Amino acid sequence: MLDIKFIRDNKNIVQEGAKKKGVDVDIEKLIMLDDQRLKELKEVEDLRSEVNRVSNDISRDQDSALKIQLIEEMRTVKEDIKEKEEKLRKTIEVWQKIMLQVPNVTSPDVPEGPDESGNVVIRSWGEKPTFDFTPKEHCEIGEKLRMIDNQTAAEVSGARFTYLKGDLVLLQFALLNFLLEILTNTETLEKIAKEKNININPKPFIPVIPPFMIKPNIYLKMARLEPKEDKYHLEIDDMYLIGSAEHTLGPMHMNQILNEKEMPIRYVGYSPAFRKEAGSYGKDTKGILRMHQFEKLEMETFCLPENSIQEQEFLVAIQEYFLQMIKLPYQVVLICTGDMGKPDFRQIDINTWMPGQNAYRETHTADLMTSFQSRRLNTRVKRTNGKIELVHMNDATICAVGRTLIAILENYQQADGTVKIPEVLKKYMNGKNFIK
RNA sequence: GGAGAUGUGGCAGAGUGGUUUAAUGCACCGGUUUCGAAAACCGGCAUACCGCAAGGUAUCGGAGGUUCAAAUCCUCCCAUCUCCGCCA
Repeated sequence: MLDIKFIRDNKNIVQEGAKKKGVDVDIEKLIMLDDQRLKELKEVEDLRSEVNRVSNDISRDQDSALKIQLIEEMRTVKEDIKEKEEKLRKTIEVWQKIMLQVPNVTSPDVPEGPDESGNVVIRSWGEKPTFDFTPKEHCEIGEKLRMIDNQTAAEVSGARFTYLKGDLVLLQFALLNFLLEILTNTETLEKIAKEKNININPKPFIPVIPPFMIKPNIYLKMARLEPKEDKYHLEIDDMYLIGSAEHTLGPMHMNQILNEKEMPIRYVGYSPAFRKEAGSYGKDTKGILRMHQFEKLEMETFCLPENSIQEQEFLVAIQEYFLQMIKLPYQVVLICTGDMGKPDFRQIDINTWMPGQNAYRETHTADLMTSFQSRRLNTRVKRTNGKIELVHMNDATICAVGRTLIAILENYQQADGTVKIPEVLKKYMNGKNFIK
């Protein structure tokens, strides 16, 4: 949610920004509604003020006849208040609905575009591997190795579920161990920042296993409840299954005032992500690219407003460091206005090369939300000068495990159907060289 | 799931219907003093919204209600603690 004052002061920027993101919202109408809200608020407050003042008089007054008269008068004023409050409540209801629709403004360097066709590749890394045979898709490799079983999962749970087995499971935990080591090591993080020339406090990440379910009102504050069609909802308990660890990591400091000295605060959360994938029927049906349930390691950070851009650069640098360490070719993509999320100020994705698909596919995303989420979550920081302001929040994938496994399977596949294990992961897999 | 207790500013902790505009202490900020610091003393110090300002409104876990007036009384909900039950 944006600040209504900011919207009032920058109505053209906000209106333009919404249009660029393809969000249909009438800012002029919102401001007119806000005028009405303020007018009605003033009326209610003036009446309340009168009641407060007279009530004070009543308590001091010794004359009981006058007392009775004043009490009688206040009774009618109270009815007036009730009526005006109801009017105000209705106005606020409409006002809030529109407020929730207003998207975050975007960083000046974000390209303008209608959809993913407007995204811009800002850099690439790594050589695509060459094969002296036709590279297979991950599902074929996985099925042959008896490590990916969608067939049985379909019977047990339906389409877009899988049984992951054997060395692929070990590989999953190898990735997690490898990454947790990086993210909790100050020296490694300092090195990553230095290499990319990012001036930032290399404070380590705190590992978290967050709740996998969330209440609707908290989901709303995270600006992630919509689209509801993509969420699993437990009706009886009115709870949602999270679509990302971000959803329950973000509210960890809800209604708190943090201290400037403890900033930045960085978490790395491990959780499954549950997605209905509504609207993607028939898309990516093979293998484990698009699942109803997949595990993910997610970075969520809280920082001072003036540091949030560098913080996002830092998170992307960590993502790149990871892909370089396991030697997977990738592209860094600046997401355009039409393809980015409503809460985003800037979104950077990383697409990793997948030879079996003959394409770069999305494996990472880094979202800078500025204060869009913290305003509703009420997560603030007390500056050393005593001032209190909203924190900025960043969220970024460090490893969507399923898709990373795909990339490893397809990039490291051998002619005989076995898969080489990336050098840095061997020590987490009993020193093995191959998956077979 | 059952029983009991508790929930007040950054923290601790008074406050059971009307001078409470939420006492007091700690922490924090500014000042006096000092070569400098500590101590002492003086002052400041919750948040949001409205207002050019003076000032006003709201907030004592949350949502409703009673009353001219609610931190205080009533209802429901939530969280924490203790005990019991169930359970990995």
